[in-house]
Amino acid sequence: MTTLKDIAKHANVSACTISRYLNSNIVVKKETEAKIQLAIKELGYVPNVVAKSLKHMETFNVAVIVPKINNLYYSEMTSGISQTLGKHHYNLYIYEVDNLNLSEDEILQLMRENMIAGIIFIGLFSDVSFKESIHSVVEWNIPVVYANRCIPYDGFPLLYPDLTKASKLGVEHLLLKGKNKIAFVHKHLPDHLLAYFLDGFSQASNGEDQPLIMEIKEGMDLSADCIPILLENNIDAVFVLNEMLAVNLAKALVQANIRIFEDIAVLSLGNSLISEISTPELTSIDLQNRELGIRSAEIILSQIQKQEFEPITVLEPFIVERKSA
Amino acid sequence: MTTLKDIAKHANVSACTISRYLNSNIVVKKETEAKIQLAIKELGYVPNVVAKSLKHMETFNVAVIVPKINNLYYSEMTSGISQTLGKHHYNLYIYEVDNLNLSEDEILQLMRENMIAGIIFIGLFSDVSFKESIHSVVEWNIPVVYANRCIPYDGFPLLYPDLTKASKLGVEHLLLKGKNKIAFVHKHLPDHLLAYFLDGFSQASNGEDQPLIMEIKEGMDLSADCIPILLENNIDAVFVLNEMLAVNLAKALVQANIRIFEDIAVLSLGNSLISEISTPELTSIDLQNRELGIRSAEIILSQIQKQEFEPITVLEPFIVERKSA
DNA sequence: TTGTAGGCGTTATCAA
DNA sequence: TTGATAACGCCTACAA
Repeated sequence: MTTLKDIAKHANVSACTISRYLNSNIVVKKETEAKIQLAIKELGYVPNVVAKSLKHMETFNVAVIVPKINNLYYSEMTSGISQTLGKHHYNLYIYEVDNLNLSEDEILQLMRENMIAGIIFIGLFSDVSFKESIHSVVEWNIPVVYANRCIPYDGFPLLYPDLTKASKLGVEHLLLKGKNKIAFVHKHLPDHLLAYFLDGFSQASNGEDQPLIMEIKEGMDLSADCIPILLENNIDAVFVLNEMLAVNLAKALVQANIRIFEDIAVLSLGNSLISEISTPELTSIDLQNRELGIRSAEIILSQIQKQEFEPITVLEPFIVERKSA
Repeated sequence: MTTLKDIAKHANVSACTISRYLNSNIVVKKETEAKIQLAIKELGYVPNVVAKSLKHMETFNVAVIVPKINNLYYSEMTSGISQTLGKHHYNLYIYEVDNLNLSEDEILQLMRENMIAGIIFIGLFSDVSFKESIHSVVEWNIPVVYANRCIPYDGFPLLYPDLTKASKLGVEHLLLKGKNKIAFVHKHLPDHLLAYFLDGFSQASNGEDQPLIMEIKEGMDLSADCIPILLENNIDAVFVLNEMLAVNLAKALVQANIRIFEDIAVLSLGNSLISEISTPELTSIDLQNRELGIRSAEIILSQIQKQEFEPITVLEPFIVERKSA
């Protein structure tokens, strides 16, 4: 391995001259420059970022803490983060919580040990992990961003899609299509989040009606346990608050010989490849996952570079009309 | 920030005693131990991995170089890598090539600058990037693994699925279902890879017949340009060598009122969520992406730890029978 | 069982 | 314009 000292000796200049030449715009003599460049080329010098990090007491590493990466929902955000970090020459660490079997505290310790420049927590809306220890991170002055949490502002920047708007958009669309008996179908959605959707519903329907709320619990079968209830209640549109669930429900409806759209419209919250692949193609509310990632990275960078940043970023969802609603 | 020196002073012991206590199993006096532990707790000491890395001239960071992460094909592998690295307390860097706009050389320079412990290249089968500079990595003695390349062995460990076997499995399955006029449909698959599939075909069919080879080129429309050819040739089964293409072709067939399975069976190479979601659910050849990731990580770790490792790992595909074939 | 001193590769400070 | 020196936090001979 070639060090600064090596090329210094080889070029007959001091190490610090070379360091200055490489890292600042302080001018050196033409002659010196030539000698240095020659030495770098001949010995194949590559600077050592680890030594720099130690000297400067900072790294260019940002960590993303994510439940799992093999999920389009998260990988789309992560890709957005990667894109932005890459542009600014930051490196991206990935820590998959579901995979790692590390406690909250252990992960945070890891962050400190490695002098992580900033941490982006990506979570499910309903996820409440990293709620306690997060404050100790703030104490350590490690920049932190919470992506995809609809929790009350708590001292660190948050980014999330506007769920009320998403709901309003969706319900308006369904009403426009002549659907009046709407059911919200969800899975483990806590009440405080459900409230956003109900709010959106009443905004769209002028508070005239109430949707049917249907929670799919562990072990429930869509065909046997869910569809009959939809029929009993004369539901003509389901707004499914989870894309995968929407796909499965659409499948179950088709199997039960219920015409999607004509009999029951299906609207998906979340718009990835799988909505497009599903048959019929699902009309979906796009929550802008990639954009969420991009913005999260921008905010973590602003924090790292001690610049101003928005404490709360709310992304505007939009609707993508396909066949199912 | 609390350093070793700080707690040394606070505990009235030397820094090196503490270092030994923390990092080796050399025993210290009970009394000293107590003093040290107290100091660590009181001052909230966290070791500095960057300093360690500089001292030892090695990191615990492994980099995955991947075309894009927001793709189930790659993210499944990456998740497998993450799982294995996590178990061994290695960190995972992700570099998305499609996103980064970095040349091959620049990425490799980045690896050296950051003292990366090992590099896993994940690629498309057909990808030939990182073919030239890779040799300079080997010169630098950075452990390297190539995942998912079917190229002749070239001095660094390779992992890939057995494509011939995949093809044989698939064709055997189709023959068993009474399908005799088989077409291979692919997209940009180079000849040397196509050869594996043809080999598998002749193994399965005892060389009696030849499949129709159909390449989907940029801008081609499946319904207009592809299906008519299938019909003209009385094709009764398509083996699609790309999962996404399989999904789209299945869709186009349904739209053309061709019964999938009865009229034309569709078999997908690659088995992710999207085969399952597709209607009808696609029978698929699973290439074991997660396992590929796990094994890749194991091999990179073996290399890093100077242990023995397999130069070539070939994974056995298996078939997942669903509705389409 | 514990402490001292030097160095990993880089850079900031100060002096020349 | 350049060079000597010390320091970032940690670890390892070597000495005590």
